[in-house]
Amino acid sequence: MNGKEPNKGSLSKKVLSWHKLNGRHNLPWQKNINPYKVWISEIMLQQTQVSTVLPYFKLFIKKYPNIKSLANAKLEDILELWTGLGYYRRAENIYKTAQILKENYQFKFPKNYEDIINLPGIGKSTAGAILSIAYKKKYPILDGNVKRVIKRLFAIQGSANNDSNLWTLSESILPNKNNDIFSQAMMDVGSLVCTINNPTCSMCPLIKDCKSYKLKLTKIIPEKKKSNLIKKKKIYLLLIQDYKKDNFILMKKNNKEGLWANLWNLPSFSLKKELNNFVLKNKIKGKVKVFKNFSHNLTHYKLDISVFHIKLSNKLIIKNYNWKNIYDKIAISKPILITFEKLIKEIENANGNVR
DNA sequence: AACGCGTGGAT
DNA sequence: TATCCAAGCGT
Repeated sequence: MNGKEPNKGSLSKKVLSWHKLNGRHNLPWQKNINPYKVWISEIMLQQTQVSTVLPYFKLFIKKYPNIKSLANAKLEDILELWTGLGYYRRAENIYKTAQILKENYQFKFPKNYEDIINLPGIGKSTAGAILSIAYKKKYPILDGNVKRVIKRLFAIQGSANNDSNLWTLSESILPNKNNDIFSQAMMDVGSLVCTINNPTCSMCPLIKDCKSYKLKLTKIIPEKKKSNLIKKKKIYLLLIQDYKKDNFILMKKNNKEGLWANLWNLPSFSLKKELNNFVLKNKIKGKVKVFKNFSHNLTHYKLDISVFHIKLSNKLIIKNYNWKNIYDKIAISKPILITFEKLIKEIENANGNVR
């Protein structure tokens, strides 16, 4: 006799047939699909919206079409490709994983849960996505989309609202086949229908199963997170231009930990006094210009950034600092990228005025 | 277990 | 403008 678990079976069936007509089928990581592409896309998509990832993913796959090409890359090359994408530790973890795939897996992506979740940067949800999407195996995911769908579907509130419980529920609704499509479909439901604000419940394949809809709770589920305090922070940057070549700038590589780890940075200070000391101590002399302040928002900080631009009048060498060409592609943070763009405009304007 | 880690889109 | 938060992970 069939139909022991009618709700569960019909639930996945509804999601799957909805996906056929309404899901996203043309994302670049869905074309000529393989574990490598699923892995890279899943890492890029961590806490990052699809539209943001698209250009980065295309460039990444063009430069590194397979594991072997990636395993031969330097960390700095991968970070350079990651410039502007954020959460740069992900690039470092991709590099580390590529080395592991080279050393231990003959450049083949592993196929079982234990091996996959032990790779750097791959947690439970990313492992579940790779196992289901790339290998069609029956593993749950719990990304932001699926989390929201499940919370609404089962009307999760209060003490029930914890990851352990949500993982159990995510696992409980898995079908026994088509797990690749099911993972995609659940994310599409969350992303396209079961949105945070104004979900289009009338278009939802799960409308008849949804407890929140039934109880008119879709506005208060999922529960809001308590907002965290955003502190203000001041940053002073020194943009030191070589005394001969306008496009050469003094830079230093960031530490291996902390904000913008391993990226190239300008001499950076939290106090104006520290900047002054640096200038005096290294006998930095030249024409000074102050750029207009700009702000840059991080999750916990609102940065107020001042840039002091100095065109050197003499040759300068400082230990641990390197001269970098602003026209070369190097791994830098967004604020440095913004600063360089401003400088490039200035240089081009100056050249224009000469003519 | 709370927090650090980036950036951009939506409202 | 301010706020929330997205295909989360590591510690």
